Amino acid sequence: MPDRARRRIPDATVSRLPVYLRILGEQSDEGVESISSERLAELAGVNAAKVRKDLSYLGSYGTRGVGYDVDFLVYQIRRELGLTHDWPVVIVGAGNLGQALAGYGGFGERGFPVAGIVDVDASKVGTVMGGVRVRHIDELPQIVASKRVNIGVLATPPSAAQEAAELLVAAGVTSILNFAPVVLTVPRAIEVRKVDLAVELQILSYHEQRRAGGAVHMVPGVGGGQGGSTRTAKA
Amino acid sequence: MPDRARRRIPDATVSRLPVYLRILGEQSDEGVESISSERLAELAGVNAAKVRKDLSYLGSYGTRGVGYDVDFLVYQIRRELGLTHDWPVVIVGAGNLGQALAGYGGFGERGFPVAGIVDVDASKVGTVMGGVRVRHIDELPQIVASKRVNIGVLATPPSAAQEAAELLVAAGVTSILNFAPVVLTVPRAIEVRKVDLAVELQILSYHEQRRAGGAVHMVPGVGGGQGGSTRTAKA
DNA sequence: CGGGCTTTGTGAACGTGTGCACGAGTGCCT
DNA sequence: AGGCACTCGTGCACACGTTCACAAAGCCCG
Repeated sequence: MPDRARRRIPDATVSRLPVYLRILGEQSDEGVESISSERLAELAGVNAAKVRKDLSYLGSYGTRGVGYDVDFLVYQIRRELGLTHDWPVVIVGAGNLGQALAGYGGFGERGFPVAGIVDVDASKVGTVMGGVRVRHIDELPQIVASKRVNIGVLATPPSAAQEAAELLVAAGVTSILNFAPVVLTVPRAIEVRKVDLAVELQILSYHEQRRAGGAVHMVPGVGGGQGGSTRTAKA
Repeated sequence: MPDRARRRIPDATVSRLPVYLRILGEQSDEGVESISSERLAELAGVNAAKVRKDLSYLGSYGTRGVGYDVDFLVYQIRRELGLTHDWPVVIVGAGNLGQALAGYGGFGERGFPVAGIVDVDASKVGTVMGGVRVRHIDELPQIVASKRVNIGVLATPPSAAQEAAELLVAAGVTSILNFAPVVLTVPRAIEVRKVDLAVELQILSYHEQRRAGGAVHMVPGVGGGQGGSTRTAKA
């Protein structure tokens, strides 16, 4: 086995690997054993050269003239993404969003079991969401320590987010997925990713506004290009 | 008034404008009338030069030696993003996520009122979520037409997402916010944005795995860099 | 009214990401 | 065994985004 992939993988590639991984898993389930960069690119909605370049960061695992072994590639990507074992997560905030996240079974299935949900609101403590009992935020350190949690999910109202982030960091969490529309200030070493629904909608709004010529919005029924080619939406 | 901003704004800038907008709104509420690029950059967690360049795409609305007028900047950004009027959205899928999105008041407040929620499941039709009654997906065209909806939110299971997207497009929707972990195929003219929680977690997993040296995960209590400087997390 | 201080707006350099084009390796068929 | 068709891996050029650095522009104060 050669010197494998200790070089840094570009961010853009890292963000696409999960997409390839999902598609490859589906293909594997359908009994596909080998796949070309062209086909994978089509399914992922990207350029074939990009697929090859992305995969080349993992090592030269393709076979020229043939393509890539699906299962082997699944293994390699999972390995590179650190998905060879589970990463338990703790959710902070048992409001609307926290509930939905806990109830969304997809987490556990994909290797991110919910190790706990915490909230400051005593009236929420003890209720069960998605099979997990809500505990008080004071128990955060114990949960993180006992369940070996590295990843925290912030689902609090904006006003509580910074404080909650600090509690997560103090408890030993090193990565945070932040749903609150707030810019967090955390130690350098902490990895933060942000998901902001309002931002996404406002970006769509920009394009709608632009489409409409910067004035009134479109007349329903005319919008949407029924005629014409289809494409695979870019991520 | 000069020839204002009919030039295209870079994607990277568009995705930051909503962040500036939120911060400026907060500053305005606090009575701040003027703000420098340096201060705004600090609050947004970005470089000051980037702020200035971003804002320069809107026009030269700053005053040298002084800064930017907060309220005026709010107005200009809202204008450029098309936020001078509401954009009603329709949610497809009344499951866990659909419910949470409907119940999350932030949508309406930020100019994206929920014009309707639809689902295929007859047993869900008629129930009320977040003040909006769930209707059958067959009614989608009427909802889109009567409420002048341009933006659709996909909150279905993955298996139903492509079909749902096609129904949205057929109904006249021209922008889609997709929460399903699926690559959508839609007409070129349709703007799609994707939010994939599993992808975000897997990206965090990559960094955790890398941090741990590619082997076992960290020992709790050691992780997290208590010592050292803090930073403002980058988006 | 002039000099100095502050902050913007932007040209230029740099770094990252994308896509083409093609050499190189592999399997298959005759 | 040899040739052919196919597909990977990657060098290179280009586009996009970020950051620096500085001239231009405005305010304030003496």
